[in-house]
Amino acid sequence: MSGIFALVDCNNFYVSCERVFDPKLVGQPVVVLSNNDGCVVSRSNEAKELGIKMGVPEFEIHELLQDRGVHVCSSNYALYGDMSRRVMATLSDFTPDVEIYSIDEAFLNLSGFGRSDLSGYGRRMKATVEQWTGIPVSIGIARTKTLAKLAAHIAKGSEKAEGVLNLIESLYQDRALEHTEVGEVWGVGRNYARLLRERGIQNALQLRDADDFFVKKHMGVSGLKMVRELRGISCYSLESAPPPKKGITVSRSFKTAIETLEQLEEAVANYVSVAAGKLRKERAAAGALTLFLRTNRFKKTGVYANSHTTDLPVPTSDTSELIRYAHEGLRKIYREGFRYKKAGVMMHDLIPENRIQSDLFDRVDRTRSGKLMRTLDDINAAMGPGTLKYAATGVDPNPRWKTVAEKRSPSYTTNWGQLPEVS
DNA sequence: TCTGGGGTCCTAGGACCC
DNA sequence: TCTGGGGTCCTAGGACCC
Repeated sequence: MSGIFALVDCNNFYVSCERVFDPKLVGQPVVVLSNNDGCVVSRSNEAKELGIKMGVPEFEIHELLQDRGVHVCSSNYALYGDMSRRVMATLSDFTPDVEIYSIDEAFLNLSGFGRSDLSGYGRRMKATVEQWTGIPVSIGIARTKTLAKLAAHIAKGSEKAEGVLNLIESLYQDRALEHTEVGEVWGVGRNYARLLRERGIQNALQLRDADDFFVKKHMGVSGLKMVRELRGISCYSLESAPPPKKGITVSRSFKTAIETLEQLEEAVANYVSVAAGKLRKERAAAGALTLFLRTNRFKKTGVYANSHTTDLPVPTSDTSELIRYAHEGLRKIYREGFRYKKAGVMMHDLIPENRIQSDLFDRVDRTRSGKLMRTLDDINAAMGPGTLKYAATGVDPNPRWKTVAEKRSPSYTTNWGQLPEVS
């Protein structure tokens, strides 16, 4: 008995979240920008029709945005995270077998539902999610994850599908593959798409029927799995419990370059605080820490990029200890006279916190530090992030390194002080 | 002038060992 | 002049994803 997968994909997710709380945006061209209002990361259909591409820098289309009256939002990740939880919770009411694949996508295992009326079931899910959360979704149903992805992609673009496409036992399956450009297939990025087109493989049907030896040679075992999935042979199962993280990174670009060690130290202390909090949420400790910084990656002159990795004597998730190591690393690679545009910190060699083994010469009181971190996390969870923080993270409410979001929507769902007012 | 952030997996090649 | 053959581990880089 082979499985049945559904992929539920939120349409234009960030834009759709903004529209839930500002219905004036419905039917209008809308874009959401990345940190520092840098690049387009989400577009409404109307914005796509204006030719606005994913990932373009805002400054390149500034005039177009103004001339065409495009509504521009800074990104509001607290809002999107909260909306995502609501969508996922709604899906969980339909089946317990949910894999949260990303902030705006989930795979569902529908194997237990027979084959009777999967499309109808999909349409009910779609209607319920929209009714309960306000977020429009597209749903693809198929024998493998890769085919479900492909089906959802077609469902999104087709009027006739009305947002749900079931490819199981579908006479339409070959035509669906034929009408899907090879670059749209899950696992085919820019480089593979170019290579495949050069070899005359233009669409998903041709890729499905490609020679195994050729695929293995140029795209490795993942390529082979992908092709088998297109053939209806499932190679990827549903992962309902997320596997433990292997690394945690926190990094930011600065809107305007910063030059002094002091400012970098402050920025880095903030990134470490966030990363350490994520570590503790994972119930993990880091065995190594990498600090990195760089100048503007789009400039040819005044270039400097470097990183420094510290192997920690004892794995830890203690904020102040990690800040110390990060600052040591920073001082080792900092060079005066450069205009820094980005810095960040990576935690790796993660282990579960209950498997920490302290060494003979460890001078840190780990029981005490663990208690302190729990207290800090509890207070910040109750009173809001940043209520309690380390002096090294700075006191200036608007430091040079802080990300800019000129057009941020209020935190409607997560901040009591910013609930929408009824007038 | 202005260009995001955070992940995973696979592979090739070098170091090292017996 | 001749100069083994595997195996494992690690790392860097490339590909992909959202």
